[in-house]
This record gives sequence, C-alpha cells and structure tokens, in this order.
Amino acid sequence: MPVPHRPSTETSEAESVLLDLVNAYEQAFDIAAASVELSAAQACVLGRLSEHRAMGGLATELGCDASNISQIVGRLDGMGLTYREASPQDGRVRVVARTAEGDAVAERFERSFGFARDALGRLTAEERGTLTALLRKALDEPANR
Amino acid sequence: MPVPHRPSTETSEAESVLLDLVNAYEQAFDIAAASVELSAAQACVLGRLSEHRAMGGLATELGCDASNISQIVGRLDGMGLTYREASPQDGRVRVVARTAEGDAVAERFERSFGFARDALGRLTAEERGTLTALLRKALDEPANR
DNA sequence: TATTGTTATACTCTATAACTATA
DNA sequence: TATAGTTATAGAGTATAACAATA
Repeated sequence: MPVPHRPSTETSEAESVLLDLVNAYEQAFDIAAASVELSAAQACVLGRLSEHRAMGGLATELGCDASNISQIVGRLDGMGLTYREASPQDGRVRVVARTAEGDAVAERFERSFGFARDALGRLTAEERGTLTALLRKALDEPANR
Repeated sequence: MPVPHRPSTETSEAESVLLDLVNAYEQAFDIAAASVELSAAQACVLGRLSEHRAMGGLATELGCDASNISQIVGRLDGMGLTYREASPQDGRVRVVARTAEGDAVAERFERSFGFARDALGRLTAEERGTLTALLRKALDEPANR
C-alpha cells in the first residue's frame, strides 16, 4: 500500500506533517526505483551492494528471511545486475556483488532518488542542524552515532 | 522490504536521521497491524473507514488500482470487519463500511500504533512547533493546511 | 457509450518447511 | 550436528485486461 495510515482520531499538526514526510519519502523511493525498472525491494537490495555482502548478512540487515533475499537476488542476477560466488573462507557462504551494469543502475537510482537531498536543500544549514537534533530526540537516539 | 535504502554515497547526518525516522515509522506500523492480525495494507484500508467510502474513492485516496481495493476489502469482508452495499444514489457505486467488529479492531490498532504520539511526546510543545515548521518548509508545504 | 466495480491472470514480496552442501 | 543458502510452496499486494451492471 503506497500510503500509510492517517489516524481517524484527532491528529495534531505535528503528527500530520510527520505522516506527510513518510508518505513523500516512500513515494519518491518507489518512483526512483520504477525509473530504473526495479521494484522497491530490488532497488533496496541493489543499493546495499556497493560492497560485497554475504546473502545472510543482507537478510539480517534488512530484517527479513534469507529465502526472501535468495529470490530477490535471483531476479537481480537474471537481469545481469549482480552475481554470486562462494566465499573462499567458508564454502557455505555465498557473496553477492554488483556487475558493472549493476553499478550503473545503482548510480542512476541514486541520482533519481533525491528526496532527502531536495527536502533538506530547502533548509539553511542551521535549520538542518536543528531538525537533526529534534528528530534524534524524538527518536530517542544518542547525539553521536 | 522492511527497510528502505540507505544511500551508499556520502550521507549527511540529517539525511541519515530522516531515514531512521521513516524506517521506525514503517516498522511501528507493521507491528501494530500484526498485533491485530492484519497486514499493513488491510490496516491501512480499515483505518480509513471511520466514514463510509466508495470503493473507487478509496483507490483514488490510496493511489492504487481499484482492483487492488476490491481484493483487500474482499479479505476484510471475509474476516467480518467490513461490508459493502450498493449506493442508493448510483447503482454502480458500492459503499464500504466497518462492522462493529471492524470498529473494535480499528480502535485496537489505533491504540497500538503510538509511534507519532510517542516520538512527539519526547519533545516540548515549543520543540514540536519548531519541528512542524521545519518539516513543512522541507516538504514545501504551505503553513496552513 | 461511459463509468463503477469485480474477476481472471500474472508477477513480486514474504514467510515456513524441506532440502543440499559445507563446517 | 549445526550453519548458509536454495527451492518448493502458499498467501498477500499489485497491476492489466476482460467482463458485468448501471448510468
């Protein structure tokens, strides 16, 4: 579903803007993925392959089952964007990497997905700092990551 | 895919926190939906039925194809959470509404999905106002909605 | 004929279970 | 035996195309 839920109960202005932000982010991601003829999940995986990665590592990072990654990477392989090879250290592990074409598609995707860049570009440097601090506090994140 | 893409290119702190926010929002939504044994899409649709709605209106609101809504509402119907009836004004239109059980489930979902409430609750009233203004500017939204 | 909605179909995402290969 | 990964399978979300009913 492209658009998350907008609570039916009385919603504060802040909640409403937060929701708009999430919606806009998701929509921009989907459009950027479609612009390079990938699904959102495929773009998500391909985007993480700037470095080689083990299949299991990807599944852990993305919080999904390993069989899911097998399927998605299988499709990326079929498109010629990635390849897999056995790890020399451990024969059970298979390492995924992007082909040259995969790199090119990932780069086009990055250029197309300018949501955060565009949104933050509408703020001054000082405003960006304030926003970062407020969001960290709201998310209960430590100031240094 | 549960987690959107984290750009491989150099990412500002602000972009990173923005991504964390979107991820946290989505994850909280999925968990709240699962807590009432619904998929995210089902919770999304059910949540919009505090008022009756035509099938086509839902599709337009959610930016997806009408056939998609037919399927999702068909499942909600099957769970006894919604029902459909022909509009008296226009026999082509079918109006969807929640059953009493659907209302109860939607209410439980609302209580469970406290992401925005919790996040904003960590800020002072003044900070919430600042955040709202900054996000509106970043999203290029007018101050009054 | 145009509009609203459903159904048939196909593809992707996702998880669980069963399986293979390696450690 | 335990771990990494794949494959088989099934349910759900999604869109397109074909269809039925109504305007």
